Amino acid sequence: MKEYKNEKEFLEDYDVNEFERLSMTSDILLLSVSDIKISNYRKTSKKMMSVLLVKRRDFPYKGKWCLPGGFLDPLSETLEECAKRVLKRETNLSNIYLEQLFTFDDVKRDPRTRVVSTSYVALVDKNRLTDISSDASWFDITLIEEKDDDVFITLDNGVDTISFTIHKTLRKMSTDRYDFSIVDNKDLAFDHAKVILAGLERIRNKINYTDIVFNMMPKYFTLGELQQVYEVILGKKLLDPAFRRIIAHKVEQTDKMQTGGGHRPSRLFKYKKN
Amino acid sequence: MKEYKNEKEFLEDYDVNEFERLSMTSDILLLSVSDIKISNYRKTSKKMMSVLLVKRRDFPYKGKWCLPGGFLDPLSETLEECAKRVLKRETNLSNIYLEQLFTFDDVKRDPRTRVVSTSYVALVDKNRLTDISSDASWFDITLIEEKDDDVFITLDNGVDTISFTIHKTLRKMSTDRYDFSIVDNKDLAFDHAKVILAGLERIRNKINYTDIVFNMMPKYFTLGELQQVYEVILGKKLLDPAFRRIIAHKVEQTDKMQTGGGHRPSRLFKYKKN
DNA sequence: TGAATAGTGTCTGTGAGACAATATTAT
DNA sequence: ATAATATTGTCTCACAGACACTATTCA
Repeated sequence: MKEYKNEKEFLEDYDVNEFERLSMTSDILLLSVSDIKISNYRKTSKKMMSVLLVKRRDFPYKGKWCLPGGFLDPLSETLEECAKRVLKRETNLSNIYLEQLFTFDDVKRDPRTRVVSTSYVALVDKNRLTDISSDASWFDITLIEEKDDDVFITLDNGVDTISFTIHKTLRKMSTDRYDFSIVDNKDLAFDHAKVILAGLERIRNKINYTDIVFNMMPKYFTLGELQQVYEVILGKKLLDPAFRRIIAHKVEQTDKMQTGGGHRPSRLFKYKKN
Repeated sequence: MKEYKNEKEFLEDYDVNEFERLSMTSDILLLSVSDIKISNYRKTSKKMMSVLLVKRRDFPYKGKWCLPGGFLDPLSETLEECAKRVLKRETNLSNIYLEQLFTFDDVKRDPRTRVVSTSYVALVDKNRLTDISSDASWFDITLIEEKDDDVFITLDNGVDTISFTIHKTLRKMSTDRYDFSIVDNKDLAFDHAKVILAGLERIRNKINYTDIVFNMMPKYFTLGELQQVYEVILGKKLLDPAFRRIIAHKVEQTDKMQTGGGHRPSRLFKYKKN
C-alpha cells in the first residue's frame, strides 16, 4: 500500500472507483387529512388520513402506484434537498414539514441494482395544494391492527384500491422497535408498504409531545375538527373535556365562528406556538 | 427512449452506470457505562457514559479519533449487517443492541468523495467485552448544555482529551427536531460529533418509555447503580422513592446482596421483561 | 321541536414530586 | 460511633379519565 505524506497528497491520488458503489433515492410519505362528507345534513364530515401516491410511468413496477421519490444526485444535493425537489415537482410547494423517517436498504428492494432509500415524512394542509402533478393522487388510509401483530392497510382514491398486510416482529433486545415484513401486496411498488406503516407509527408516536398535527390543519379550525384528526391518527376516541384541557395551551381563540351545520356553531381556533 | 415490452426485458437492458453513484458507510455509536472509582472507601463509584472510538490508521483524518465504521458492500449486505460486521471486528461480540439512528449526508462530509453514512446506536454492558480491538478505546463522556442551544462535549480516555461544541438550531415548523452544526472541533474525524450528540439525545428520549438501559447493565445490579445510570443519561438527579416506584415493574428481586461498601448492603436485582 | 354537535363543571383515581424517617454496614 | 448509602412511608399536587350537564343551531 502506497504511503502518503499528508492528506492533500492522499486525496489527489484517491480513486473513487476502487470500491463498488450504489445509488440512493429519497422517498416521500406525504400525509394529509381528508374530509369525508356525510349525507345527513346534521352530521359533521368524517376525517381520514390520506397519502399521496404516484403512478409509475416506467419499469420497474410500471403502472403500479408508489410513493413519490427520486434518485439522489450525489454531486450536488443532500437527501433532504432531493426530497424537497421531489415535493416541489409533485405539489408545486416548497414550504412543507419534512422529517427524516428511516433508511430502507434491503439488498433486493429494487430489481434494477442496489438502491438504498432514505424516506421522509411530509405533512401538509390540503388547502395549500392547488396544482398537484397529473400522475399523483390522494389515497384515503384505512389501517386495521389485527391481534397477532399483523397490520392491514387499505388505500383508496375513489378509483383504485390498494390493500396490503404487514407483519410486525418485535426486535431482539427491544421493547419498541419492530421489523416489518410485507405479507401480502399486489399493488404497491417497492417496499413502500413498510414506509407507509413506519411513517404512520412515527406520527402517532409524536402527536402527543409535538405540534406536528398543526402542519396538517388549515389556519382556522374548530376544536372538534382538531380532535377528529387526533382520533384518526391515534386510532381511538378521545373524551371531549380531556382533549380540550390537553390542547388548550397549543391553540388560541379567535372571534370567528363556524356556522352552517345543523347544530350549535363552534368557535374557530388557530395554532399558538410555544 | 427505448420502449420495453415487460419488466424482465427492461431489467436485462438496465445500465447501472447510467447515473452517478456513491458510497455508503455504517457508523456505530457504541455506548456503555463506566465506573469512576472514588478514593473515599465509604463512597460508591460514580457512573459515566462512555463511547468507543478508534484511531484512524489512514488518510483522511489520519491519527484522529472517530467512531467505528466501515464501507457498505452494496452487493452483499445491508447497512445493519455492515454495522454488525464492524462491531464484531471491534468488540468480538455479535449480540449487541443495535438501532438505526440517522442518515448523515452532507455533500462534503467526506473529503474523498460523496459518502452517505447511516449511523447506528449500539449499547453494551462493558463486562461482556473481553477483547476489544487494539486501535479502539473507551472515552468517558461529559456533556454540558449551555443556555444558548450550544452543547459542549468532552471525551476522555485517560490519555487523550477530545472537546467540541455543537450548536443546535430548531428546525422550521418543528418543536422537537434540531439541525446540528459543529462549532468547534479539532480532534474528532468527519461529522461524528453530530452522531454522538444525536445518539445521546436518542437514548435520553427513549430511556423512560423503553427498557434500553438494561442493555448497558450487568446481569445483577443494585437499584442505586441503576438509578445512577438513569441520572447520568438524563443529566439530572432523581429522587430515590420516585425512582424505585417507576422502575419496580421492570426489575425482579434476587436473594443476592452486595456488601463491602462502608454502608448498608444493597439488594441485587435483575431485569424483568414485560 | 329534536337531532346533533359545542362547550363546561366536577369528582375520582393514579402517579410523580417532595421530604421525613428508619435500617444497616465497614472502619 | 459515624459517615454513607439503602429502603420505606406518606403527604400533596397535577392531571387524565369519566360522566353529567348546559348551550345553540337549522331543517
